Amino acid sequence: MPPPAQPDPNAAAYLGKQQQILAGAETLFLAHGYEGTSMSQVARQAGVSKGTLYNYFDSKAALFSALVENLSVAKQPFIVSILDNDSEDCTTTLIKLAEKFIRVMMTPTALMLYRIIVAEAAKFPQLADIFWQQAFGRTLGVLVPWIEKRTARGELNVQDATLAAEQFMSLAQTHLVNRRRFELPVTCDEAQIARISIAAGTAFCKIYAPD
Amino acid sequence: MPPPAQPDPNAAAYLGKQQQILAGAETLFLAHGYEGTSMSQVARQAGVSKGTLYNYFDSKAALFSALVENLSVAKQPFIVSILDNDSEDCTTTLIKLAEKFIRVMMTPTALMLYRIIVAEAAKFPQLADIFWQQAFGRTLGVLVPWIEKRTARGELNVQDATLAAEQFMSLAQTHLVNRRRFELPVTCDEAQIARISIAAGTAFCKIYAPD
Amino acid sequence: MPPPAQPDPNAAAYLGKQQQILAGAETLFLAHGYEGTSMSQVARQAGVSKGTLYNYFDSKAALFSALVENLSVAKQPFIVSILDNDSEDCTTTLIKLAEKFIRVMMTPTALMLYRIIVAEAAKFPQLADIFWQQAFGRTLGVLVPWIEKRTARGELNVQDATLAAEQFMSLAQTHLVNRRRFELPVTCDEAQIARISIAAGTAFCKIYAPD
Amino acid sequence: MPPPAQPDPNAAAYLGKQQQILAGAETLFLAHGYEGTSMSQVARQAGVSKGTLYNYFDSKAALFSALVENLSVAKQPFIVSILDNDSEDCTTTLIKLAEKFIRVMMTPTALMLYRIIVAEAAKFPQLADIFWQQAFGRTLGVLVPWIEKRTARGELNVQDATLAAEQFMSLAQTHLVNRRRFELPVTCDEAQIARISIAAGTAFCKIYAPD
DNA sequence: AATGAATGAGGATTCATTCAT
DNA sequence: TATGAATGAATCCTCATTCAT
Repeated sequence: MPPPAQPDPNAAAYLGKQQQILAGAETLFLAHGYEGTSMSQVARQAGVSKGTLYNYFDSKAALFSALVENLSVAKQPFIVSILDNDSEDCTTTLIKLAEKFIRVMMTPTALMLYRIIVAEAAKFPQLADIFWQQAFGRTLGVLVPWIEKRTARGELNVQDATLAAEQFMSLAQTHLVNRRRFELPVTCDEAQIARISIAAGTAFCKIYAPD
Repeated sequence: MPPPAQPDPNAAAYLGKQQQILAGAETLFLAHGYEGTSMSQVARQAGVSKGTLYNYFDSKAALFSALVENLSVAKQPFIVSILDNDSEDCTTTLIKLAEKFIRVMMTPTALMLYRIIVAEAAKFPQLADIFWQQAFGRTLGVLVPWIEKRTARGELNVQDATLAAEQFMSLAQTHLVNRRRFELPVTCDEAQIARISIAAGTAFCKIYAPD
Repeated sequence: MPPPAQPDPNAAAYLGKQQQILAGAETLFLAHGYEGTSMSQVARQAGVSKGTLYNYFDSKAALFSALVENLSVAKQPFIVSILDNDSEDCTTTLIKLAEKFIRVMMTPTALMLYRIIVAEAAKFPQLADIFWQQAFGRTLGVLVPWIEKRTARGELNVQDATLAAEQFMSLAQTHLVNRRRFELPVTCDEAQIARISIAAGTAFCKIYAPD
Repeated sequence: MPPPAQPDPNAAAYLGKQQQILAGAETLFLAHGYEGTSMSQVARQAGVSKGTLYNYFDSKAALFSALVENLSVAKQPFIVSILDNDSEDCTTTLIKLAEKFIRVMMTPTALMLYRIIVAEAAKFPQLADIFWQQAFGRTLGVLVPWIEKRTARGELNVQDATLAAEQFMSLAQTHLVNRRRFELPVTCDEAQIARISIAAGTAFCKIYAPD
């Protein structure tokens, strides 16, 4: 008697359907949150049966976790390149970085992920971890070395680069990002983004200006 | 003709039971969120029948709204007094303010309210408004005039006091508050609070130092 | 020790409040039916407390019964007079009677009573009896003797006056009344009423014309 | 790409269960009316779970509507054949028709449908329509042409065949049908049915006898 | 006599999950 | 492997009735 079917008779098809389900789940979870989305809806949106859903994901919680990992890892755009220009002055670079950071955080996907994950943080602790790593940790990962480099070059005077980097990200969330998370009405045009970005970049450079 | 019956022959008892229900609701909503809490659980926790619940609150949403208003308005401690000391230098005052602000935001109640309201912002827009007003708006309301006064006295150099005040609150949320909202592990002792407070207070004063 | 309070310390007030309750109940039961009306609504509409309701009526069923008796007995307009004119020819009198009968049956009150009582006939058998007596029995009570009189005068040739009277009422319900009970759309102007009335009156006289 | 899954891999089983549910619903709705029947009771009576009920019917109203359509369309026996005998004289044919009509209308199903639909006419206008069509419209549909044919043959003298047909049906409901709808006690044996039928048939022929 | 807060069983409906086909 | 019908507990909410005040 042959052994039971190999784990993935045709891995491509298997992963394809998995992606198909995740795509359906994304639409719905981002639109209606975790509790507001039913597995039936996901099945319909993904064009598969409810039974198939459970062949690919053990439970609603597992599907949601997989989705969040997927979104966090795959969809977060890269910020790195902005910090690569070594000849640009600190203020200019940080203003550009703040602007990029704000734009990413104001993305509907990022806002909804933030809301859902904060809401379900107690229920899905590892998700909070993943999201944090991808959303903030990645930026920190490039910003901290950059700060250290500029400090070494005498352009900044930073003792605790990690704390400084976190302060910068806090400043960048001022007004726009913080309020949008609550769906509070806020005028959010180019001028506003520029205003907050400039305020964050110049503020940071003043805080950590060399004597 | 006699006047119609008083609306509440024994208002004390009525309000008492209302508080009793709100107390039960607080426990559960803060622990399990809006969707995660059922009216049956609230009834049991509050020691009343389900019918009584609906005599006092028209619906689950109404009960939740009342609870959030209650918590937002009643429980948020006052911060005002810190800013009253006119002879203290800016940095010292702002460090004290940051410390107080952090402590309030780290309160279990404040953290859970933040999570739940961010999660349900789309469903209860007016609650997001109320919470924001009470949690941040109130602080802004005293901080902005204080900044203007210190600017007038030449101790600060602030053009846009509101933006500056929002930046200060952003700085105060650095690391501790931001991470705790995701239930991320973070060492949160007196030393840490002091460190973040000092960083926020001194940063602000450097940003807005008179020339 | 004195005996307990007399049954009606001030009968006028007692009956007044009873009428007040019945008035409120009428509005609601006619508008929403038996199951669709709650005692709370009745209390509110009548301007009394729920407790008072139960002081005057033992139960919802008892209140409904009292209301139907009240409406059936009190509100059904009198038809008698039309049949008093002995010098008028049969056809003319019956056309007038049919017209009056149709108008009464098309009354919102009569239509709703019909619907509700037919609906609840199994639950409230005595109500069906009362309503029938008042709505149809009363008309029968004057129509049968009239038919007998006209037969005696040789103007009609009726063997079974009761059957004949019931046939006349059936004819009068043709089209308009029968359809309105189902809320079916039907043009119901003066011309239509006249048309059905004339058809019923002339038909009857043809059926029972003396040889 | 394979065609999508068939809508009902085993339609027989699907329709079978639907019928099973409708059968249970019929028992209960006819016995207790719309408001008096709960979905739990229907589920128990039909031997399925409450969830299954909602897999087959979107709501209680939808189930009720489906049931009424089902009963109206499927169960109403055909009357047509009686009118096919062209050599029979009018009176005899109409007496037979009246008898058949009375028997159908006195069916427990027809009586209960009448009661429930009259009761819920405002809530389910389209049901009233369907029931009326099936119960009365169908008879009208064959009776009107028959009357016109007999008029053409000189056996009747009818101007408005539709009005005449409706009058005939009204006459046939005299006494027995009208009273049974109110569950009023009425002796309803063969003799009674014959008596009313004969009265209706002969009456009609007298009304519309050719000069 | 009048109030209206309290009750708790019962209403319709949803949903994550299972399993026979 | 894929299906989708079946489940039944849990959801929010309503209501006739009672009873302490």
